[in-house]
Amino acid sequence: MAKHDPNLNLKFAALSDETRRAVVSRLARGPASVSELASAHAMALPSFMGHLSKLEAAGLIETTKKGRVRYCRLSADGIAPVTHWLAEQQALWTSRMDQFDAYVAKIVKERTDET
Amino acid sequence: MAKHDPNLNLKFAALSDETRRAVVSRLARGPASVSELASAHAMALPSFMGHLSKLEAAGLIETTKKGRVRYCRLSADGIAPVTHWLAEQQALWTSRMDQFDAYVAKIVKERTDET
DNA sequence: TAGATAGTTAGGCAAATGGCTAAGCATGAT
DNA sequence: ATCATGCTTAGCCATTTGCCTAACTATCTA
Repeated sequence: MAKHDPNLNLKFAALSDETRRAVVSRLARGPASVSELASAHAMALPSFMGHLSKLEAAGLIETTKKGRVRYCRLSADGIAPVTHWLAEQQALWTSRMDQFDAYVAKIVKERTDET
Repeated sequence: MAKHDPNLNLKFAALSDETRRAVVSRLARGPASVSELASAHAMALPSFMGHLSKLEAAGLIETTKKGRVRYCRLSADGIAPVTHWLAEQQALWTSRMDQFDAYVAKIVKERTDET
């Protein structure tokens, strides 16, 4: 993955709203139709549809139309780049703490050998 | 953690920009001064400072002033709520896949017993 | 065919965002 | 005291965001 993946912008931005995160959580439990998803949110349908559009543009969900009903489901691996990026930072951070721990252990040993 | 944590909005929003993610990655390797951080980004200093403000408001970094230099470092556990929320969704999704796997295994067994 | 349901499109509004320049303040160096 | 460095504040601009209502289209039901 490129160091600066513009899609990461979209994914984090898509998740920066509690309504959209609620949709992701709901879909983590299984697919649902737009009406079903919308019924849990007190907002106008076009506004809610706007949220779904952002999630889809970010690659986090997929939608399909069957007759007059649009079904939504999480995209397989849609969230993976987000999780990967966070794991990278965690690894960098942990590596630093490991170095710090090693440094402290070294200092302690030096003090112990002095006595 | 509340189901809808407004701070999660701020954290995801703070990470929805590649400049701010670059800052987080840099700080994962150790603290740095504002000038040091800014030197890696082609933008006016006040604009860059705006990014640091958003990261700080989101609780992802902490800054301290020593003389005329402002130092930045990652907040311990600042990113934890983001990681936790993602882990929750992963668990929900995985739980669904487990149910699906169990269902498939049951179907396969039924077909096998028929022969 | 008419009515109901599910979603889509268009336009609007206030607030937020991400950048800029200019000017200024605080601190350190000479 | 003056100059340099590091940051801070203020105001501006274009774009995006998150919501709204109104009107419309597509599909299903009776």
